Amino acid sequence: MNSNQPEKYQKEVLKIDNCVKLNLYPKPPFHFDATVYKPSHFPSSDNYYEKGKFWFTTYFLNQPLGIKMAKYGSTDRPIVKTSVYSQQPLEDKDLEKIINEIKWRFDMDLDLNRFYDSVKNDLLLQPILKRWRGMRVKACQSLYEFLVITIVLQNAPVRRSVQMMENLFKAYGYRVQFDNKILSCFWDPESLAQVNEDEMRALKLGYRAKFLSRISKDFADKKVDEMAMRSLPKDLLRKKLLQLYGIGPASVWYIIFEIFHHYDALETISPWEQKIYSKLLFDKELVPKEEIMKEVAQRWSEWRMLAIHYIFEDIFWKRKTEKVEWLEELIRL
DNA sequence: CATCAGGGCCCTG
DNA sequence: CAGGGCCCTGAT
Repeated sequence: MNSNQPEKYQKEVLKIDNCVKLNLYPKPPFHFDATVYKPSHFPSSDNYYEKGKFWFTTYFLNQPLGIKMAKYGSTDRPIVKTSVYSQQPLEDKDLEKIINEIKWRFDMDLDLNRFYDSVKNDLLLQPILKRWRGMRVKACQSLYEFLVITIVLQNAPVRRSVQMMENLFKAYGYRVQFDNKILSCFWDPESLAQVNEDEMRALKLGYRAKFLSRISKDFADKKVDEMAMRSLPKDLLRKKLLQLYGIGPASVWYIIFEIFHHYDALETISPWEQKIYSKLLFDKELVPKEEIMKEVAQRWSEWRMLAIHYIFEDIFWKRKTEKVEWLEELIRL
């Protein structure tokens, strides 16, 4: 593999032409668009969405992969036409791992009816659930890739996070072409572990360079086992994630929810989120964090974060088609 | 021109 | 457990 390392981004575009096509059958109901695309997330060149279609890349099994997913069938009889692109032909066992990984990352096996049953009398949620019935949490990135994202999010306005992310892709990522799309793809942790911090700082990452460096080293040294972490109970998982240098209380809950699918993962509310929740849940300017926490725990218990996810994405979808004045003021671009 | 907060975290006392 | 320092940017 190493002798055959693909060329990096700045040198040339890497064509990954080997393609395997197959159908995936998520547990219904499955809302394709609202699952694959999250309007609240900042845009990033490793994925591309258009109605009914989604392209993304990920560094998985020691290689850059390109995945295309297309909606087929309906919410109640969902079929996802999936194409897996790689540089070399995939062995059966690797293909199987990739398929299982895609199912996991888009949470295709979750039985949403358990959630819907438990909130069927909730008046606030009902119209939202109706609009987005079948939506799941998704992460098209691996744990390592998502850690990078949470780090560039820290203490920065959205615009700057985007800039940092794209600078990283340019310097260290791949540029891959598949299905007539050219997208960025994350690097492997080993390669970033060897980059010195000052070089990274030149990409305007500031003090975050140190975080990325330390975390990449941990992954290069196989100190983090994402697969094993998937079966850990939430408190143990939290403890392990907090041991990562640069990952603190604000980042950890995003990771536990989006990467590890704990649907009750809500322990920290940042000031800008507090304002949004206050408006959406209470129709007030500012409600104390403890009060918000208490209310959602009471109301949605083990589904509280998934419920909030529905409410949150709903307003960001709305923002795409009409102006939501109060929201614009809260999300600093 | 300077100052400052921003979608946090680490480290120190 | 509180508070200073940290990278960079654009707003004031």
